[in-house]
Amino acid sequence: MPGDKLPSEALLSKELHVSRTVVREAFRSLAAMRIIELAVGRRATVAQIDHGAMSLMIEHGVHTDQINIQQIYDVRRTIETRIVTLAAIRRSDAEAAEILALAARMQASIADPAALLEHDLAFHTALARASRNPVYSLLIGAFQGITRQTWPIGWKSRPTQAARDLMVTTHVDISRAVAASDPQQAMVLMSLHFDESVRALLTAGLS
Amino acid sequence: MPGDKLPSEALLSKELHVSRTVVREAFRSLAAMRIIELAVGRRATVAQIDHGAMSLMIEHGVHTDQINIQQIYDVRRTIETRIVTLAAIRRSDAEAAEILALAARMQASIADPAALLEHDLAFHTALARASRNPVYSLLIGAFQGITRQTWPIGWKSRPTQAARDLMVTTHVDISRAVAASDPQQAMVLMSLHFDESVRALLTAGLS
DNA sequence: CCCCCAAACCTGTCGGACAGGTTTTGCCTG
DNA sequence: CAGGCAAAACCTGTCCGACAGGTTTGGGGG
Repeated sequence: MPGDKLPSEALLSKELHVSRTVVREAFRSLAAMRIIELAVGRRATVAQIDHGAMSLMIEHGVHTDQINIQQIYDVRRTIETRIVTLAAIRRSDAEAAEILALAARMQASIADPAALLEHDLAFHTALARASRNPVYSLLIGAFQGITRQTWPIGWKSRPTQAARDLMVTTHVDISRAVAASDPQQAMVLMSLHFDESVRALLTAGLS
Repeated sequence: MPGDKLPSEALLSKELHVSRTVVREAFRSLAAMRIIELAVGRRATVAQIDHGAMSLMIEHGVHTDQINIQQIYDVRRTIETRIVTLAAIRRSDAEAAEILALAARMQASIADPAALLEHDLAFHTALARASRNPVYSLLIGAFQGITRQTWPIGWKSRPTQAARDLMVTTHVDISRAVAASDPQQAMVLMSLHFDESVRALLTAGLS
């Protein structure tokens, strides 16, 4: 279970009849995938699932032209429409409040792209959490790294105030639908949001 | 780009003023995430995206009770309904033939669970490939490891010949809808397949 | 011009060493 | 007996040197 300790490097190397070097490299490999956690002086422990490694893998795919942004958005659209449906059904009252608050913060920081981006990411992360399926949280997290890099492109391709308002208002509407426990409405709004986002990215000329 | 060579360990350790040990462990970490590829005598190379690492992460999540099978199936259902829609639209004739053939093989090996499982996995992998979105292939691959472990449970909970026939027939029907370029029909059938699969797993008492 | 072989290069593994950091132990005090 | 404290034991991170194979390269001979 997460938190459980693994045998020390010295012990493992003796039991398996290999050098500590080999054990260390094996531990490193597991740590890279966030299956275990390493710390100085302390024994290795079983780790909680984390999107860090997955995020790097996705970024690698994009940076080496094996994946393009359109494809990422198609996947995000697919899972986020499901996430918002589940969130509208399963969200606790605290989660509803958090999601409403994050949408409000987006609206408040519409003039500050950097802050807006972070609130946007936090909004979608909160929705994923409210879906009560950790796999969705994991996947949303995995796409966060690359989203952070490409989001400004989409924002710049919404040059008019109206387009920018629409983007933020849609998030507010989604949050209200989730708070109102209206999965159908929430899903439709999320679809619209992604339709619009993909259009914006296409306008920006992203392959 | 994939295939490009990285500097040798010795060179990097000299340039970065660290020991070769440190460079090696860094390389190991990247290799664990399949970002680079290591081989004896050869220099490290940039790797192609691969689901191996992601598969291990998912399995870790399941084995440590951080993710359950229902949640995996909800995600698979969500992305596979999208995959089959895209596949029906984008599949090449060769891909259509392959998908039809794999469904036929499933039907032929209905009495051999081990073979049936492998053909089932190959079927869904082929569909993902036909969707022309490598991220879907990546995710389907990531779930393959855990599916291989839980598939027999679902199969055993379909004790009647009729239930087993239905499962295989649905795959055949899906392959025909994809071959006929009927995304709507393919999507509905895939939904039915997952409805039925989740029901089977619930019957088996999977949390 | 092509082929083959030796040299140079490179990775995988080993052993030993030591600087810090953490956990355990055992003693001492109240 | 309980609690706290300091030393000892333990552990990881990093370094160095060495060597067994595997791979690449370059030169010489045909």
